[in-house]
Amino acid sequence: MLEGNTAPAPSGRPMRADARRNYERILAAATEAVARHGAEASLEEIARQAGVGSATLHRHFPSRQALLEAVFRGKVEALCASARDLAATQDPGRALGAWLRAVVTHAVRNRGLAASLVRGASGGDPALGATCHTMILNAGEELLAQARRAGAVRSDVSIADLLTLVSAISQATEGDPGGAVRAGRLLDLALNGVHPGPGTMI
Amino acid sequence: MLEGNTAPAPSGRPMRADARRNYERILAAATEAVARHGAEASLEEIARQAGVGSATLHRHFPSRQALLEAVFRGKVEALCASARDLAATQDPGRALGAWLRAVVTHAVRNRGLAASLVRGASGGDPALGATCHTMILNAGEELLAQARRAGAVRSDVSIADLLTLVSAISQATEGDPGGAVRAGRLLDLALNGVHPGPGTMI
DNA sequence: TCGTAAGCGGAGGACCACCCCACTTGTTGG
DNA sequence: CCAACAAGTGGGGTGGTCCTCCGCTTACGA
Repeated sequence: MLEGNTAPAPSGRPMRADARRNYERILAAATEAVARHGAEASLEEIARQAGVGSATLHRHFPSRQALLEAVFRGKVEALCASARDLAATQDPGRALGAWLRAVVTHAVRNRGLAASLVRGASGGDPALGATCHTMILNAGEELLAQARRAGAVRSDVSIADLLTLVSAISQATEGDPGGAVRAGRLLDLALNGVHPGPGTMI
Repeated sequence: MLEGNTAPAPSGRPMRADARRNYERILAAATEAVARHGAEASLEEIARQAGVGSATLHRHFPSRQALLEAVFRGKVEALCASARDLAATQDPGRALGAWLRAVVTHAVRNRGLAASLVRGASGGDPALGATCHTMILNAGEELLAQARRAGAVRSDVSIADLLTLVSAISQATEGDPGGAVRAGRLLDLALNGVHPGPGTMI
């Protein structure tokens, strides 16, 4: 934790001090609210908790998706780094499997992450919101290509499909107790199939 | 189609004529609204479309889940019948695969069905809302037991897991164009695994 | 025909996202 | 140092949601 999650000045000059402070307050409140209530947490409540007018929240984060992106940027970057790491140190098949499992684990631990990952795909304009989605897509693409070259995965499997599956599993198990083990079981099922036999990919 | 979808008198005496008429109007409006906007369609709008006060809608259908159950009861019954049919006529492995594919197909064609199926699981009180969920669970259970006896599926796979997976896939692909083929691909992936080799279960 | 209970729906409360606009405040050039 | 001003603020408004209360209407059986 403790990642200095601050990327508030995409425009020319640096932000005003108060604006930056508000940005960070909102981000902190959002992080907590999303952890507590999931991706559908009330924006109004987040603004209230941050001690800020709702207009300020909407100015800094034009859409719910933008806020979620900011909240989870650190996690997503960690996931991408982990992908690079696994690709370099593990054998291709295991690397992909381990990474997908890591994605599920993160998604189960951090409510709203899965939603944030998929929403980037279709919801909202592609220029702004899709960063998390594309980041993780690119990271996974490398891993998948490697596994495919090694003959560990079918050639008709795309990274988009795998991530959709992973997000779907995470969202389906979100909320119920014991969701973590359930999500793990479902991932195992999806990767190894329902047939009897040795599961070669964790 | 054209299933006479009317089960409005669970209590002792028959409903009053106007009540029954309103019940059916609401059901018709809900069917259309859910087809158009998915499981999150506005209840207020449904009541408006049915020419009925919102209180009337809430009296007939105490929860959104109850309304969805009523809307999809026919489809779910058809699915259950199809399970019985497949179990009797196909070899066990294929029967289960074909049925799961049928569930996905139905869920893709009828927006909100997948949500209705899973919501029954956790959301709401178990006495009233879980009918669709338990119906389809029971239907699938039979098919799975048969397939397991034939050695076509791993012994640690539960019907609940399979249906969660199927619903998750349906919901994940809901909304985007070409969702049907995408859903089919994802189901194939989940059933046969990511490894190369002959997929024995369609 | 008529009493009554079953059913009705509008109004209203509590919430929500989002936007407008009069006001405040940090910043910076003189 | 200070003043002009652009950048930033938040209260309040709009229009939407779900859901409930309660006084009125109406279908039905006696």
